[in-house]
Amino acid sequence: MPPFRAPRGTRDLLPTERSAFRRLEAVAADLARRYGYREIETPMFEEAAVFERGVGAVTDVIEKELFRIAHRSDEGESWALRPEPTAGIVRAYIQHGMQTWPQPVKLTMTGPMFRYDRPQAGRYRQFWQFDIEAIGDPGPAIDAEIIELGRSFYRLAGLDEVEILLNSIGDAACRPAYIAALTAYYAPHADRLPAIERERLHKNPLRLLDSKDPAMAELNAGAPRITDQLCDACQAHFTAVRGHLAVLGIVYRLEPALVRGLDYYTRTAFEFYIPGRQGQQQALGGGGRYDGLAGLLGGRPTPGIGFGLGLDRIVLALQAKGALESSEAASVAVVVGADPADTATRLRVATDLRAAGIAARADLSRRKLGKQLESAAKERVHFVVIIGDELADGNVQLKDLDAGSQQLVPLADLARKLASGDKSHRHGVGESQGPAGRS
RNA sequence: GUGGCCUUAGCUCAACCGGCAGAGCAUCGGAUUGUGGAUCCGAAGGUUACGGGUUCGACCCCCGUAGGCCACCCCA
Repeated sequence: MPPFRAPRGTRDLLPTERSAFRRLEAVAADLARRYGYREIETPMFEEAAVFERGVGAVTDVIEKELFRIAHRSDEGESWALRPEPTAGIVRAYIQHGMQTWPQPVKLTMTGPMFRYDRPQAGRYRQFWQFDIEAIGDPGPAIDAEIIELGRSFYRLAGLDEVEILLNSIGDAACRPAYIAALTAYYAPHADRLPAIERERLHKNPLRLLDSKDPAMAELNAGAPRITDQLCDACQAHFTAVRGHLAVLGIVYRLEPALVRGLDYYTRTAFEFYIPGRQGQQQALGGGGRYDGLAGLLGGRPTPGIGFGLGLDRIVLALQAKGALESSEAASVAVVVGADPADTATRLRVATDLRAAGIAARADLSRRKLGKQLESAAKERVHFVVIIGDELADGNVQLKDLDAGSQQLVPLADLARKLASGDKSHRHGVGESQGPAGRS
């Protein structure tokens, strides 16, 4: 056994898997650009207080999942690896005075997040998110646009079956009253509740609604619904969001039990998920409105809305569908040689090809020609350049491995020939895991 | 953080009741000194996750640890 392994909950993205991520990132970047979002990059760690105040000190994400890093000279402060992107981006919005930019400020970021929870398939301590934030627009039209953006991303990624859950969780004006009503509803039954539900009653009453305990089903059915108790402003906002979604033809399911786990959410809450899958995590991404966040972080009250979509879970879902199959040659051409010892000429020819813009690698082994061809064939390269005695007349053999044909080509024409016969531009979102199989 | 299942070569898996650790794939070499993925032959690859215990003897039984997975908590 190797003495060192990737830390628990982390993993190496091997080249084939990394290329699937790369393509998702490219889809995300292009889509965000088309909607007018500009890329931002915030640090992977922040003062822990950014998350404690932004995300909420009593949430699971902070209480038990935050990766803390002590300062070198520990003076009671600590940094923390970002568990989600929004708090850091809003911190940057405030720090750089983005309220003086044209509003809303539309930002996107894709990168790793960190949560110290117990790993499972699709749940990692380091995971990747595609994030979108529109700060400074109270909605409701932008809410619908962002949900539509998320749906477009999944479609482009190859997951047409992704469904949307929608809810409104009110705001500071109506949520406290609703929580009080909910607590009052369950309180008389408190002693008969399962232990975990009793704890929720105190700690996070909204969670009672989506209990997985069948014994709770009857009680939950009669519970008050937040969407029936929204204040007028939240109700009007929610109605307008739904109206805009209808115009866009977005199909979604109202889910009154949808509660976002972070404190900063207000009003619109949504989630993208894949129905009917066992194991792994069905939630592929989620987001919502956070009109109170900027204030919590010391800025002027500023509305905002955004989402974070988990790339790891998308790749997992694509793998489960067998949708990552496709082949891609590592290079357009491999330069091999009849003289096993003459690596210098092969290197020189390959170097000239690259300078001309052709993807080419030289076989720098000292193996005989047959072995060099064998390797090239296993790589599924399309063209092989064979260096041999013909070089004395300025010629090389250009072999098309797919067709099995071969022609004598002047070295001077080689790059042009390869450029015209380029077969490298055919790929999907991913590729197979290589000859050995899966990761 | 709670409970459960699992861990044998790079990968997928065998190994009877506790009795000599194996195969396929992949890798490398040969058959084939200037022509490829097939075929045949061969080689290399193991502290049976790690650490203890029981036993004449442990991949196998027991304890602990680590990692993976499943269900929760929660979430992407």
